Amino acid sequence: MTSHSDLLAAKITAALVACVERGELNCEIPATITLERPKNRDHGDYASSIALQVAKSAGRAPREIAELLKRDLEALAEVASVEIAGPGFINITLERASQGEVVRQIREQGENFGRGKSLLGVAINLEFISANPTGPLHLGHTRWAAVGDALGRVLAAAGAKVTREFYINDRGNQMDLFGASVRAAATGQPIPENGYQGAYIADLAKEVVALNPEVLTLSGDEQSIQFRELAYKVQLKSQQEILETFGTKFDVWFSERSLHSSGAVEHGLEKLRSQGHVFEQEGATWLRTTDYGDDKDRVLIKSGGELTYFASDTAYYINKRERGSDICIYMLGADHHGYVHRLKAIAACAGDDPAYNIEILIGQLVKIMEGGEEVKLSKRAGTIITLEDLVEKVGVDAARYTLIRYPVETPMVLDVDVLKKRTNENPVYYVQYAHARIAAVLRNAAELKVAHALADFDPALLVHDRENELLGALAEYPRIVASAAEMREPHRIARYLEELAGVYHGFYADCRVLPLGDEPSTPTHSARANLCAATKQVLGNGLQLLGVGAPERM
RNA sequence: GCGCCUGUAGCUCAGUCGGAUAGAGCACUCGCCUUCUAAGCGAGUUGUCGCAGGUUCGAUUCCUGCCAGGCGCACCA
Repeated sequence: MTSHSDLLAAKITAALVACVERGELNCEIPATITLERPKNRDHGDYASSIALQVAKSAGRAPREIAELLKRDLEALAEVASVEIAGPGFINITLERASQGEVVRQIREQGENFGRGKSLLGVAINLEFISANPTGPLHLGHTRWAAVGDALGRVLAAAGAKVTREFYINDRGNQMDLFGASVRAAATGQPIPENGYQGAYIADLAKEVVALNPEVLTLSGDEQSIQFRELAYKVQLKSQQEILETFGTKFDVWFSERSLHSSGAVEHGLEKLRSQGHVFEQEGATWLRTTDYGDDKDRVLIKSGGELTYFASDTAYYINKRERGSDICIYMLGADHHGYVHRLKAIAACAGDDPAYNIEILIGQLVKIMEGGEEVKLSKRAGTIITLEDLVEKVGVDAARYTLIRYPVETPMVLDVDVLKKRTNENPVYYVQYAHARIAAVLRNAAELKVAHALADFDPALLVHDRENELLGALAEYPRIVASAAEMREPHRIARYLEELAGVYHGFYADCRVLPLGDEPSTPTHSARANLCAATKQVLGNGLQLLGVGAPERM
């Protein structure tokens, strides 16, 4: 079943082709047809500026071209009227009954309504958060925990095979420093220079000792190693637990160490060597990333023989691709944007297409306000806000929703006080309230014996402007999902849901759904109840893509 | 110095491939609950789309330069 926008776009293309074939027009046929829903209701249900676009190549006035297309479009059964406006816009108004058919589609497809095939057959590896297991997840990770998870759901809804992956940076100096810090805290020694300072280190130390008292009997390096390993386990588990309660799930927790122990690093190096981008200089082994837009070449093996973190990155990328991912998406914080060129270069050096096989999304940093003041974050002073803190303050739904509703390139300010409010300032409640409100109406419908099965639905009875507006908004949903997936922008789902909820609230205010008092139930009541059910379905589907709850009662 | 991101209403921010009179919430003023959830609806007010050029039927959107803010430029992890 195709939507009206798809249908109209196809018909416009067909009409253009027909005009060209008849010799009425001589122009290039655009690959995609611009079809938008006008902001102004007077401009019809759909509008196209196609005549303006092809006017130049056709060498004809836009309005003349629009007239040619108008004839073909008017002949369609779904179309009520076609108007030509302004410089050559084509405004299309649909037959009301035809527009109402979307309710049938939604109710038949249920939770599958909105799912598409634009990414069918594409395997996508989505890597996000990837924190060091040396501390709690903080605000920066939290944005990705919400957005990354939502993007995974959106990509899957577009048909992609998605692998969500968390890369555990469990190797290197930072881990040793972490172990030494925990050990120092446990044994009453001062925290080492550049060590980890937060209060959580002391808590970790206590927990490690409580679980493994024998660690205190060890000495020297062995004790350091044991503290590192035991604290690593505890910290990783706690990250996993909080992500679980946050509703963010990973398919793969990938350990950096495992890259080394499995031989993946050597394998990656061989692959890069075979592609001819590896060279030796000053005793070190380098990857010539400057061949592909990086501003300097990068060291893989230091002159001392140690492998760099960058070497792990190359191996990890190659490993992801060999595990079957077509596209590797990296979600990084703005403080890592300097990595974009070198990551792209890794793909190119491995013989891949950096424009297709690898994508890097940069998320700007998140600030937090409380009591009208910015909370300054400092690891050293221990004033970091963790994912757990945020959830405790505002709850999972409000936190997730707010983090997702902004494009990631927008630096955002989370206002904790606003997130606690239950007003329009806090849009998650606005959307959830619409869903709960419909649930209440449908409960009442059942009680009042208003038939609202699909069999009782007559689309021709939905003739009110508010009904029309709501139907139009519902029909948009599949396009929104498809564009959110294509553009990797899950915030579009949230913005759409706010729009849809607003349209529903307006409908609800003007159109009585259920019979009043002793009134008998009419087919119009049934039609409206069906419209409500369809709206509830779409709100629920959208919230599900965001990982936010769709409550039946509030 | 080089690179990336941002600059839209008093505040927080949307704005799809360049489209018609640039939007939403908050704030402010005023209406709407003896019947489906008022966590709602309606009306009013709010703009040098950072600045200056360019591209064209048309620019908040694309290009160039500048201004302002944030971030980054390791044989660190």
